[in-house]
Amino acid sequence: MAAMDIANHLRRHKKSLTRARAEIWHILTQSEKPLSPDEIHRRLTGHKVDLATVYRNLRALKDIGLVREIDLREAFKRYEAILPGQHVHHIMCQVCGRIEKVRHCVVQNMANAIQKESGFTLKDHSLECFGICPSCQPHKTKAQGT
Amino acid sequence: MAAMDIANHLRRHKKSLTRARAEIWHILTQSEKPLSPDEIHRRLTGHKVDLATVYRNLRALKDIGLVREIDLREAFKRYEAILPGQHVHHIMCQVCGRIEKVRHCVVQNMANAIQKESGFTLKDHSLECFGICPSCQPHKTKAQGT
DNA sequence: GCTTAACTTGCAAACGATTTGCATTTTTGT
DNA sequence: ACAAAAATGCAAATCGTTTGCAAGTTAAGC
Repeated sequence: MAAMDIANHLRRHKKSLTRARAEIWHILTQSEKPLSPDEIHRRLTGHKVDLATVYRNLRALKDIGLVREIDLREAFKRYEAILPGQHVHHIMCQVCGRIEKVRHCVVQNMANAIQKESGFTLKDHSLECFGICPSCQPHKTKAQGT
Repeated sequence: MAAMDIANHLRRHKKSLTRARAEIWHILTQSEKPLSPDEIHRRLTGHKVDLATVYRNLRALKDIGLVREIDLREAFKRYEAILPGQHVHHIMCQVCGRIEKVRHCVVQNMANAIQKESGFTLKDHSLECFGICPSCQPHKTKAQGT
């Protein structure tokens, strides 16, 4: 989604391009990982924006397909900008919490199999991975606690 | 996990096999779809069990690997018994909410690719699908609202 | 079976993320 | 610039989930 298009996209859905909206969108497009509403709120630098407004805008952006909501088994949801031609999943380190993108998506390959098995028409899916990042790999020379 | 084993499994983790625990486990193993804490609570028929106890037990069972927590983009989490040799995902109908199992898991096939791409050691993943079930398929002969 | 320590429960209160009501301000289309 | 529509700040409300604590239940050894 080119920056210019967001205004049109919003207009098509009878939504205004407000200062808060633009700033939130900018923050999301700049971030390399999905952010929580609170993180986004803390990154807002311009005029004061209420946290409730952040929530309202995230929902609005999600509803019109500009933003994706992600559940990484935390107490809150994370949000990320949906960029054109980009199908991304995530992997989070169970030790340090680091979050990385996974561009490899097998779900598309198995879509037919899933549709055949379930009889459903597949519209969307969530795929989040959890593991241990390179920096947190246990050393083989030293015992690790559980 | 055979019904008999649950007691041992609990004991190994210094947990008691209480009446509430047994009943919750039974409800979960009988259900063909993951249940919310509230649904489980409402299905408890024996002596009175507090909702807080249901939550505490679901967490305990999850912590020792007997139960899996599932996020289907609802306001709450769902829980299901982890049965031996069963790797299951789910697909939920975006129209009627019906939930079915998907035994086809491609993630295992792509595990190597994901590990290679991210450098992470893959430990776990969430894969939930959303679509439209057979009964809710739009009819081609009649227009459908959005 | 009895006893005690450990674990669990009910109850009510607390929490934390998210939502909402409403009066006011900003944005939009003309 | 204007009126109508949409968005915002603020505070209060929601709602799923968690927690403190006193009382009840279960486990393990005798």
